[in-house]
Amino acid sequence: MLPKQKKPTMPELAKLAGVDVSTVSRALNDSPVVKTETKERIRKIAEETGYVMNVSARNLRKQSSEAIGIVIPLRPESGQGISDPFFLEMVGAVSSAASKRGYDLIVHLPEGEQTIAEKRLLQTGRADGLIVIGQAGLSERLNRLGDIINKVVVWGGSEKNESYTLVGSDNKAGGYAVGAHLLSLGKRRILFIGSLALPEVKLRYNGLLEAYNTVNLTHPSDLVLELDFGGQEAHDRVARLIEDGCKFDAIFASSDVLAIAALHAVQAKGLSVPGDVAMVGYDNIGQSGMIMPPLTTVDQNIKLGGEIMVNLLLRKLAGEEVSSQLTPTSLVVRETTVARVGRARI
Amino acid sequence: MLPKQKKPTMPELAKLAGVDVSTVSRALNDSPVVKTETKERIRKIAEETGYVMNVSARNLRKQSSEAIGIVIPLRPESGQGISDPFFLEMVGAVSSAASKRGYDLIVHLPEGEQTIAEKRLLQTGRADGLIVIGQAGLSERLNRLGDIINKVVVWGGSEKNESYTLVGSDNKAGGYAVGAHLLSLGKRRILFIGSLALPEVKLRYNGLLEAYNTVNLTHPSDLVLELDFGGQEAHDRVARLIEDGCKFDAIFASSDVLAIAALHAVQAKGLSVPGDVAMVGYDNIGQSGMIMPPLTTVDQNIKLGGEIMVNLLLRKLAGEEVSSQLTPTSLVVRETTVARVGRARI
DNA sequence: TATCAAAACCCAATCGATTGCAATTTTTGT
DNA sequence: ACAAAAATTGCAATCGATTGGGTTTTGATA
Repeated sequence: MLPKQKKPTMPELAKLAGVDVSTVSRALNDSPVVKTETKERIRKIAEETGYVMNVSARNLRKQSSEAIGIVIPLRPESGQGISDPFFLEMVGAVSSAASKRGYDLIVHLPEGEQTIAEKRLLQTGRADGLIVIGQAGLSERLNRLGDIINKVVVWGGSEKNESYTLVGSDNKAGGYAVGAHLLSLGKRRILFIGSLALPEVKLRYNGLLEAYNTVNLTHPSDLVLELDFGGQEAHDRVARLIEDGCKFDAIFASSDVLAIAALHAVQAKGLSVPGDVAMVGYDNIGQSGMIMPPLTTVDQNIKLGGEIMVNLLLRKLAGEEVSSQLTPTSLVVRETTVARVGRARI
Repeated sequence: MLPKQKKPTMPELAKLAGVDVSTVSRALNDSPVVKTETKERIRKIAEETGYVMNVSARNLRKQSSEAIGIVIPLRPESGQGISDPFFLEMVGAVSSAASKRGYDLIVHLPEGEQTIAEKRLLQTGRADGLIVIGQAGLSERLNRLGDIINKVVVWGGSEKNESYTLVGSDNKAGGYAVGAHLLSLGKRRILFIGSLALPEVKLRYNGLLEAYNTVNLTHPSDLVLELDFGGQEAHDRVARLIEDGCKFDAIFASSDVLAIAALHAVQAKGLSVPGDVAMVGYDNIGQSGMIMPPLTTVDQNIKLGGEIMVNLLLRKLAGEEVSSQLTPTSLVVRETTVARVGRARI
């Protein structure tokens, strides 16, 4: 590390290069009106002096921040806690997609019920746009974003006709694939676990119902276990169901975290998996392949999803008109095969 | 959402209030030199017009950004993948601690081997300081941070005498607690799983050794399973160990993710847990309580850790002299009791 | 060599807030 | 009631970069 007294600024580079700061600015921004050799001379000086541009100054002048915010509105009351690996993977995917385009990522994990204070991120000019992960109980609020609607992209499941730009995996196709898979294995009483209040989950459930329909069966309506508090609750309530004599030959959990919790409840009750009860999750988190037995699950292709969201957001910010988009999901059947399913537009 | 034409600026507020912008600025910053009623009048106007300050402008002038960066240098080659819930919990803890003090959090997940390009976050003025999570293979690099060393706080395990400010849970005490617990259960052949190249892990291992010493025993040197590739590898190698006839009556994994992987390998081999093999993890991630049997583990109190790191960082930024700090860990013995262990300074 | 367009560069205003210092008003002391 | 001290507020420079428009150079043409 060289001594490096202080960070040089553009005026200083200008002095060194014997040109005006405007020329330095244009040179560093590769403007075509600067002579090539001048550019190179200036760049070399910038290089040597270790010049780095002050982003606050640029942002102030250009009225933009080259940063996007990511908001993860975890419902504290919901069990979909922060420990669900799904979220970090999503942050990772978005972060990498953003930095690939030279954007920084500002994370915001709202606490409590705050209004969508995330809007501040935009209004203060800290972020140019916002990515919201999951509609978790605020889909109505999202529909009232008002003037910032064209700076926001949401990850989630499509409801009727949301007014905001939505990106999500094809939850219905995913649910259908799971249902078809289980039905083809001869399973008939599939217990669905999840919070139907969440659009993503509701769609997965609908996919399951459709799978039943396709083979002229109907899903037993008593086999839905609505949850609000995540893993621990899933574990306990599945155990209670079994104690109460509820019979099912498969479980379709709306997340791997729930599936793993349910899995252990089932095993604890002396039932075998997948013999007595087949088990399918959703998300394909790292651990789903490491547990015993390995979990069949649905991969949402988060990496791609993050990429698309950033893409769409930047295009929106550029004034382009964009439409919501679905990403493909794939059923990951452990130990056997992988089937790819639907892709479509919403 | 009101029509809200455009965002008002300070000069506009000044005009409305009939004062100079300097007065507005002071009023909004609660300067004591502004008369109270003037302050209130200005604030009311700001409120009504929905004024929000442009941070770029403030940052430019004040030469600060009110934001800190968090860097999570995952070693791609290491299995400690991004899916480890530990990291998100850490991001959450830091994010909440930061926002409590009005700071934003910029996440940076470096890809590949990049130099510590995160320095750019500082040099460009985007972030005032940096929090680095885990030394993952770059502890030497961290020791050469140079001029930015007083803007960085690292989470990890203490080596000999690192030059940077370090915050971490008391890994040695954690390891000791685990060892003491297992030994008190009569276990003697404890298999340690983890990558000793990571200071945190090394310290946990040392704690285990110390526990053995305390009861005048020594840890069988063949019972160390060094890993580089995380869960899947842990699963496979534990299985292989068993096949190869390696005998052990307990496993101490350096993370819950590894423990869960090992757990299933053990169970798959027909061994009972904790009857044949006791199993202890580290981190107390959400799932550790939901698996079967529930995992005894060590809680690092990440929430507190995040809080302390932000605290220390801000104090460093304020020019204060701070020293590294350990946070307490607690052994979480599932189904039984919870024992709190050590706290100290490094 | 004079003329003119194109190329390259410089000037100066601007983005929105902060802050030392000067100017003004209010309060206090006598 | 008047000067001095204290409390408020205004002026203007400043942070570091961008950019429209004007000026100087270059070089080609006649």
